Amino acid sequence: MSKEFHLQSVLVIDDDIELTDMLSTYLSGMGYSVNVKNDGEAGLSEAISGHHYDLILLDVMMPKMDGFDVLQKLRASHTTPVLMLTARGDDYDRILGLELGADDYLPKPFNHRELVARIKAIVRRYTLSAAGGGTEQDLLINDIFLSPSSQQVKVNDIALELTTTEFMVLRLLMLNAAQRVTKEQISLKVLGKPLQAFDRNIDMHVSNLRKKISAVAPGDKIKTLRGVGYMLLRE
Amino acid sequence: MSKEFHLQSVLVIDDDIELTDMLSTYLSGMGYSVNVKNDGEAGLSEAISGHHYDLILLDVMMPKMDGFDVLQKLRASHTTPVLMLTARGDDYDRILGLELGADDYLPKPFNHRELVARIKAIVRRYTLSAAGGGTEQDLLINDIFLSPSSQQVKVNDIALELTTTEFMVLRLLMLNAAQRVTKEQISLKVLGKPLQAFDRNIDMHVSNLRKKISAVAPGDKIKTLRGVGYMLLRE
DNA sequence: AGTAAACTGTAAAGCTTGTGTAAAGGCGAT
DNA sequence: ATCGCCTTTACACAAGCTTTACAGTTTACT
Repeated sequence: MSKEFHLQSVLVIDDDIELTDMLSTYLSGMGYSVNVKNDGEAGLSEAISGHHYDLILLDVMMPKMDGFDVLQKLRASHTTPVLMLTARGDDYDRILGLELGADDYLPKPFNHRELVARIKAIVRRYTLSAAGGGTEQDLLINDIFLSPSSQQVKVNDIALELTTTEFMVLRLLMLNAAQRVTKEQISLKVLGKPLQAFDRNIDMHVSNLRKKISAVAPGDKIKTLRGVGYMLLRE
Repeated sequence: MSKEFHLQSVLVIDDDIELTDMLSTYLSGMGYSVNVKNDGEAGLSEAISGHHYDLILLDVMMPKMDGFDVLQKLRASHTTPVLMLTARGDDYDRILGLELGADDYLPKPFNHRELVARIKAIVRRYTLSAAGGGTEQDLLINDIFLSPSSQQVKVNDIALELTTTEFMVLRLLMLNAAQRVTKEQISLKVLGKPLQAFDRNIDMHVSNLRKKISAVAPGDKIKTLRGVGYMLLRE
């Protein structure tokens, strides 16, 4: 892979005709060559036997063969980057759990800006990881120990019971310890959707996080940056 | 400089004259330059061939070409943020189904507060992704250390508690150290609105800044340029 | 000079908006 | 149906932006 990786050819596999039409128009407009298949079976065979694709957009719910099956079969022989399109964040646990080899997922409904952001992220990742990204590291910051591999968090050696979302919020804050993290960023990276006008979601998750943390350790370790977001304090 | 982005130019596409008049008046009053087109066709061509717009307010139901068509055609070449205005109910399901391309939706009738909230949300989202977020450099001028990534300011190694607005004012002054910065500039870049007659806003923020800085370091580091603005001294 | 007008500094009141949190709602998984 | 958890709603509160007021200062003009 060269220094600059340019996306040229995209395969879209989704049974929603209206959606694939729009995607096709839009991505073509951006200069990509786009091919569309409207069910899993056709998609898979196109991906495998058709010409080379730089990226595959793959719907989860489809007739004949669902997205997970397609991905699994595809991965037997191909490493093509795959961006999964899921109906809402529900499937996220499954995606996380299965670790089938999707590069990212995008909950529907989504808008073009998100789509482009995800595509770019995948491309960036590919350019960076010739040698492949390592497994996610354990983090220890300010008495908080977080282990992605076991999905576990300990504060002063006391285990916390966190939900998946809380875990991801905390991890994001820890990865950016002592740096501001906007609500927008949290929403995008954790919930997979942009922050909306009267959206209190992130506030809630942070509130719950604080409650659980302060139950076992004194002092607020998460600082509020009013009008901006949050920040994990480093002492 | 010019990392900041502020909404300046808005295109409103809606066939309801009463509404567009109201919007026009209201948004102009907020300091935006507003252009109005009363049908889809005119709107699209203005959006494409007219000058650059920072945001488009787009009605769904319109003569000649409906909002969805406009959006789809627009998206072939432009990524301008779009806020769709929909008539309650009917369109809503449709929107949720094929949500691609719009940044947000606002059901009619709506009130000013909500409109502004949504516009702000879009702008914030847009500025973040455009500015890349965390790539702003740390600054060190005249004993003042300012770090955008942690939104923190230290003077002689003593941390200051600044509000976001104060932080931005200081940052602007530091970016233009030893150069004059007019109140107009500060108001526009920091508050996102033009300076008005008898507006003492900026004076207040500067005053508060001075108070906080001089509490930990002697001497006034901000010089007043009477009738013009302020300037950060460089020694 | 002397006076008026304009501008600035700052305290304090006023008001808007963001935030914390409890509680209800929703929705898929079990 | 029940559970878990994400999401939305509601409301009180606090932060901090904005306005007001007034005193002090500089500039303009006669």
